[in-house]
Amino acid sequence: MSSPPSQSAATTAGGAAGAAPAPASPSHGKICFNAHCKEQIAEGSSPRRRGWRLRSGELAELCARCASTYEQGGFCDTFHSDGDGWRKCESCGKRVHCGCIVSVDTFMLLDAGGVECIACARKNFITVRISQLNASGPVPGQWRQASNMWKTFTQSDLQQRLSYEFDRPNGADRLISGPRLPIPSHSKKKVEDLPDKLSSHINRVQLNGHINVNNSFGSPPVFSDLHREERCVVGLHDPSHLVEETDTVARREVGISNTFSAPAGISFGPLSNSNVNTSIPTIVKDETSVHLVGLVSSPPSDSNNAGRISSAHSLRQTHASHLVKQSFHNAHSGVDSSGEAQTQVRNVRSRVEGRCRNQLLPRYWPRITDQELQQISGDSNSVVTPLFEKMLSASDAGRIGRLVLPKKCAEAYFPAISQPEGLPLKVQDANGQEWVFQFRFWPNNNSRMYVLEGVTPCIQSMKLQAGDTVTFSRMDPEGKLVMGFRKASNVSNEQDIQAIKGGNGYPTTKEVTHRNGRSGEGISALHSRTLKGNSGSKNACSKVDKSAFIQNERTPSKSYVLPPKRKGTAPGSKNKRLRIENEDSIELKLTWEEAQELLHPPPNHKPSIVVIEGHEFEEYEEAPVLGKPAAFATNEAGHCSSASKITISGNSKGKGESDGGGGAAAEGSSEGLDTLANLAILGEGGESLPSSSSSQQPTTRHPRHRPGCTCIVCIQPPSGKGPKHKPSCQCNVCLTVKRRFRTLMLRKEKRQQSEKDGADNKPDPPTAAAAQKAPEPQAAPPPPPPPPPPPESVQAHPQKEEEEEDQAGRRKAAVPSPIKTQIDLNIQPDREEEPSPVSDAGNLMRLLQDAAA
DNA sequence: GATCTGCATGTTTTT
DNA sequence: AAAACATGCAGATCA
Repeated sequence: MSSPPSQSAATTAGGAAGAAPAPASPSHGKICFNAHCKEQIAEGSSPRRRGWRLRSGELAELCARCASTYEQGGFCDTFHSDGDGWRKCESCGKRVHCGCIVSVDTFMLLDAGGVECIACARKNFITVRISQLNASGPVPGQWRQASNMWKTFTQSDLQQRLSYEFDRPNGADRLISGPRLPIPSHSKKKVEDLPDKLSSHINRVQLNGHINVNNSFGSPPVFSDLHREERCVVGLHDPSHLVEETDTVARREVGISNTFSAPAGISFGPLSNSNVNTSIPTIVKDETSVHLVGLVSSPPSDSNNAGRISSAHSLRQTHASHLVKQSFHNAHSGVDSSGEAQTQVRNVRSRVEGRCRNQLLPRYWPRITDQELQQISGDSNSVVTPLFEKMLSASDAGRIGRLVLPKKCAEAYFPAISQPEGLPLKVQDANGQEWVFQFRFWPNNNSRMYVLEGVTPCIQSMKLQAGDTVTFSRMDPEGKLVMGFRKASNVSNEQDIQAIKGGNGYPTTKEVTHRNGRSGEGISALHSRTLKGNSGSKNACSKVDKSAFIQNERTPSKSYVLPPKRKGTAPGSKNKRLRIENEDSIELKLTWEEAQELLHPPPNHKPSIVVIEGHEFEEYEEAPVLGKPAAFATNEAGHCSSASKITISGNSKGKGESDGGGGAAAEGSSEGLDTLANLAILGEGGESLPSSSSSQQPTTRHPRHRPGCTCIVCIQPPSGKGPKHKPSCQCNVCLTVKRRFRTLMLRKEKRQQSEKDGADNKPDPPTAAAAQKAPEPQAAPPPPPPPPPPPESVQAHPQKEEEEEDQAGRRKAAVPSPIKTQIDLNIQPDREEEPSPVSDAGNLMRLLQDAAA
């Protein structure tokens, strides 16, 4: 961060008049700051007469005469009467100057066009708003509205929203603005591209776009404070947002129809209601009520009222002015000094970006609700300012206990750290509990990666998981950092409610559900739409839908939803790794469906049928038995039976009694689920699972096989491992394989013979034949070498097993089932290494020959 | 062997 | 192309 230059920024009061200000430093005050005056101010003259706040944060120092004029509200009348920017108040007809920093808070842009003097504006709007608030208190809808509008506002207006952590001398109006908000990238345009005049006017509009709502602190701030503050930052805001492109986007989102049609620098189009109402959602509590705190423009002539209204933007401005002590002489001079303006803006930026206090990505914009704010602020008189939020990634929510902080957010809102070790950061959670995290960074690609370490306990206490959102707020005046959270499901509910209430442009849940046909997706689509609106991204829907669906799978709540994020930033969309996981989950979900057929009621229990979303599910009072129906059989050998089943219950002890699988069924639930997952994978891809040769644990490769099992599968080494069997090998495996091949070939011969007999002239359709034979290769002979084992336990009762296989094969042929074709408990783990059918036949023949020999 | 720590890497988003 | 960020990974440390 560069150190502030000694030369103060000086903001001109001659914006409309086009006169360059006196370059005198107000702090030294040798010359009246009024460009039209330039009267010498005697050193040490007391009391000092001050005017508006400059962007440097200092106050314009005026000579007595100008100061008096200024304080009486006649500054523009006196000095800018010939300048541009004069309009008439739509209500009282009073002449209002709209074109300079001095008059910046004396008027309000109207929704319908035109302007109102601040007195009328306050009368007509603010008081109504206040009365509404006071009458009803902050209801969620109101707050949300404010939030939404605020969002809109930021999208259209605020680039250089700077922090404003300045102290009011007496705390009279310790009102805070919202966070320093960035504009979405899509809305950005190089500041340098803008004419300075437009810039200043746009900024003017921005300033007036903020309307206060209320401030509960009785003691009004000294007018001059507010007044000067509101002048100090004009021109800091990146005006580019209001350039067509930006504005169009932002307005489109919220249905704003007004446009800035005014000639650059002079007059202004109406500001939308949304904009006008937009305020940073800040909550202020007093003894009796909670108030929204927004912004205000306080006219010089209305200091009392001004005192009752806070000015978020002024706060920001002040902060900015603290940060920026560059020279702003010409920023609003109206002089076409674009180059200088550029420099100024750049200076602002460079200084500000020293801590990256701007340009947060939209996905980090806090979307905190009033309830959350209330919860955070509790009963205190504190003012809670949402800073940013972040959706927890898998690694954030994981056990590693490191929460990756968005760089800009970290740099903007957390203490500056120069050492990677960082510093401990005390954070209070929504319950008032305090945590100490280590705020630090890692060097990363010539940059930094900020993390909050030690968050696991906090995350766990909040029961957060990936996809949930943590919010960071600041509680003033203590300056305490507050960490809130939002479960993903909550968001949807609230937003849906709001959407249903209407008026914010969001689709209702119903609509979305209808559109997507699935509630979970629908809600996510809601977000995706929001995101789309934000980013203009195209594919948000599908991606987010998917992840949301997955979340839905995970979460009991049907309304699981992802917080609004840009396209691809939701878990499962932004991150490919996560996405892959989620896609896996989807696959698992599918296999769960398929696995329905693998679930069987425990013996002596009848399942009850539950209908969920039109789908029938069997509900078991006891843990169901997992197994493939076709594979059920009695195990007479006492081991490794095809009838082995897996119970899902961890408590179940061989609930699948009849299988005789012994301890097989006594697997823990996790094992059962693992097995199910493995089955799913097998079923999906027909791939073999990674082999596990551990004899201590039941292998997942052969779920049906148990430790000690000596079946042909279990004694077979993992694919590619172990010695090859010679053709003359007389081991059990080889003998079994040969015997089975013999049987199979005989059966095949027999079948062919019968077919010949039955349909002599009919050529055998290859497909039909293949279909008929389809089951057999699966259960039958793998190709050598080494002869892959037949999956069944053929050692003890080979003949019987073969018959069972045969029957099973016929069943498969008769009842095509994805499960039966995809998930085969008898699947051969190394089947993927099977040679092609052609070579298969050759191998078969060779085997047969071997066997015959 | 589990966990912690610091960094590296790959992917996605932004400029 | 650069920046941001999620997460993998290897070495260190601990139980």
